[in-house]
Amino acid sequence: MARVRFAPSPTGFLHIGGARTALFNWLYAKAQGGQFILRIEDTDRERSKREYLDEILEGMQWLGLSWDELHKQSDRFAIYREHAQRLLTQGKAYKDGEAVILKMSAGLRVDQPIAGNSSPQLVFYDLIRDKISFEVSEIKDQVLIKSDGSPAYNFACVVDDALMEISCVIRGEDHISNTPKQLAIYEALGFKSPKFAHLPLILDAEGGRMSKRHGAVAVSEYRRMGFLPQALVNYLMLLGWSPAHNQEIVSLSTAIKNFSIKKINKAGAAFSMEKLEWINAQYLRQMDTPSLTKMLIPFAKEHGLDLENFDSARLENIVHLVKSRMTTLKDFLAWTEFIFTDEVKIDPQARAQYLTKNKSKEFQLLSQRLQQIKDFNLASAEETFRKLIAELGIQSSELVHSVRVALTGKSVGPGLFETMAVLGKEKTVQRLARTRFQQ
RNA sequence: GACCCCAUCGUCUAGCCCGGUCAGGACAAGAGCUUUUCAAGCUCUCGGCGCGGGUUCAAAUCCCGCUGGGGUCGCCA
Repeated sequence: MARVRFAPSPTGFLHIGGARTALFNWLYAKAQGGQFILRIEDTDRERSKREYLDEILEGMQWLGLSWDELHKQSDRFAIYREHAQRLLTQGKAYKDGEAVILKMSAGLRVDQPIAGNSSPQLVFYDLIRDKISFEVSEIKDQVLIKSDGSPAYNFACVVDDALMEISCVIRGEDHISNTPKQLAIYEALGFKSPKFAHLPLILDAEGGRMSKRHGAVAVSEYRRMGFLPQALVNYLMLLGWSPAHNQEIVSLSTAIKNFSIKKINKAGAAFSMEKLEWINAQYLRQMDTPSLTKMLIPFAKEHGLDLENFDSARLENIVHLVKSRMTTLKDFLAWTEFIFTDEVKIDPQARAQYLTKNKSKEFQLLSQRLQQIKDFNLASAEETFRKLIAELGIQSSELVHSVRVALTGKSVGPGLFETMAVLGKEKTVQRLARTRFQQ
């Protein structure tokens, strides 16, 4: 039975690197019909915070990475002490004040020296990197239990992985150097060690270390920015792994079918906001309008726009109109602001370009004609508009752009008549009549 | 500094294990089509095996070195 775990520490928010580690663990478990365990490594009482724990749990749920078991290391201190005591009794560990420290000589299993290398080596096999070796002299005695009675990271990790029967430890590359230390602990404890797989790290756009300075790192930030969880997950799985057949848009279920840990890359991958945005846009467009609308309502509310009582049929029309123009959910807010406001904010550049040449006469005429329409909709608005420009003997483009600016405040946007239909007769007529031209 | 890991278009990657097929796809960029604008969509273009040695009839692919990048060196996790 495949059992894997994701072991975040609630000393910070869930970041995208952690999310990807969780994702690969989850995929590995699902692909083998195994179990995915979430283990909270909260041994540091000082730095562990409840709010971070909640945020991690929420983030995992949002991403759709469900777990089969949830453990907290803070509930297991007695277990760690018991195993440390055993090593003490067996003479494999010694005390330094209150701390318990492992004698490395008691745990080290030294492999044959590699040809051409005189110093003894410790070798282990990584599922992604194959053979990894360390110089034994590099590995020092390790703290098992700290002076305050809490377990040290490597010790708690080994005890838990062994007791929880983790079959494969899939974690970030930054843990490679912990592996020989942990191997020594397994050996001393008499536990069988699991398989290991060390994932390449996610780098920032410049190829450097991921940090808050270089863009968003928290999963919750991506949610707030309007990314879909499926899109984030899809993007994350593409960082270091590639599904068959040159596919870029991959659902979790397809990923499970094609997942193979052997196919994970060894090299670090730079994070690309552009590609994430493209994937998000793809998901947005694939989504049917009613579902997207349903998703947009709570999102808008979080951003200060209450749409709960808005006519749902009309709202769906609006969503349909801007769907192909959205990269994130947040774009919906920007594109549709003119609909939900009484006073349009006119973009200064758009005004300068389209509302300087006086078209008061045309605007008044258009306003009056539109006012007279009984059944105001896309077709009737367009018909009225076209009839007017024919009468005036002008090109439609001479009026289209300035009317768009007057109605929406922007020089770009969906088709003008669709826009009118969605804005409604009253606001359309009013905004046209009130437009002032500045020379 | 020591130890460890890594290296294909600007970026993510396929190919590497089992050398031989114009090094394939995606994002970005550029051009065009479409068009009332902006998107979307479609078509095309640009662009890469880090360097140097081997091995071989033949190297992105195997070996060595160099360079470059990343990681770790806590009673943090």
